Amino acid sequence: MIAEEILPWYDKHARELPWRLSPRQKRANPNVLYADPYRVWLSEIMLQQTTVATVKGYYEKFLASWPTVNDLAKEDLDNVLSAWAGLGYYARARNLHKCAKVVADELGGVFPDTEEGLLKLPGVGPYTAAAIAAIAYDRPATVVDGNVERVIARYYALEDPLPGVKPQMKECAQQQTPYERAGDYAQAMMDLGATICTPRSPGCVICPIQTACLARKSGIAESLPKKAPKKEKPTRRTYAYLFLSDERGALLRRRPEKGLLGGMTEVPTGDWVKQGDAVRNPELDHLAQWTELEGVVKHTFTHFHFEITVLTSKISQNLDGIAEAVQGAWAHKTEFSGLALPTVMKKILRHADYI
DNA sequence: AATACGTGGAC
DNA sequence: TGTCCAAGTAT
Repeated sequence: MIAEEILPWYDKHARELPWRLSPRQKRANPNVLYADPYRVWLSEIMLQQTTVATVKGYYEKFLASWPTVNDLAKEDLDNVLSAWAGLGYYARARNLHKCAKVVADELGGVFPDTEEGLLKLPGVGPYTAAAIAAIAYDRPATVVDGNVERVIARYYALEDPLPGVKPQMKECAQQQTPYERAGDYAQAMMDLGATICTPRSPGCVICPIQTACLARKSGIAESLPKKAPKKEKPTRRTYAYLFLSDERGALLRRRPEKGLLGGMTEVPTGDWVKQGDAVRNPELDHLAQWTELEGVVKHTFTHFHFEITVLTSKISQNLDGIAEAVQGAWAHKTEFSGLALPTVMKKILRHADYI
């Protein structure tokens, strides 16, 4: 069994993380057995497809701004999106806020303490439900994230490729899940995957579960888990129209509620063409006199490359009429920190030397 | 089942 | 520079 080897290792080597009650802390505070479910939930949502290093700062900021789920539930969505700006996968922030409202308004501010109950919450899928159940409530839930998949694939030498092999991985992981210390075990597995059983150059020689690891025995650890080949990313192109006023700043607007960068703030752009050169937008063109900046802003999203040619125009008249025409609002650069500006939009503003 | 959905760091 | 990858979820 993995647990017998990995729990003693975790007791010695657990990383100190802002959202984690370390084994040492647990011993020091025997009355506080498990972590605050709100903090576990907040950290787990942030950690979805996002590195620990990136999450730390955001987590501290959120916890300072909204110490409880009730505080978060009362906040305006736009302020949550602003605090989330730069972290990516913005549906997480929209679901985070929606979930906080559900917990505050319908569940008395208390998170469900079962996988089944947690799974019903917006933004909480199989991984996160299991993680909260295990870490916050010490329930013997089987936590399977990318780390656990890698550890299990190697431990059992599962050579079939992802994602097809996932059910088999889940089954193997389930076999290993202990009834005692399930929260520590889950975190130990993830720590092991993050620090020793890494994608490249795994540290098999110092691994606490090396003895029974079949992939290590066969010398194929680094090649597992196998993955289906990736598809090539297409390149989309557009023009960004940066209206600038000496008095009132830049003209920005809110993106549609759903989809890419949903609800976030943007510089107005033309269509994002899926093939060929960017196309000018006649309706935006005729609102001002445009200067095309040198170079192109490049940004890569999950499933496409993006190239933006930036146009700027100095506006001194009819500021409100233009704002109305683009369904936007003027914002001083001093106010940008309070806006929900995603990284790609900051790149555009930076390219125009405006931030 | 397959695709949409961000970003920054490592190599 | 390009590719891979990170504590996945929703549809």
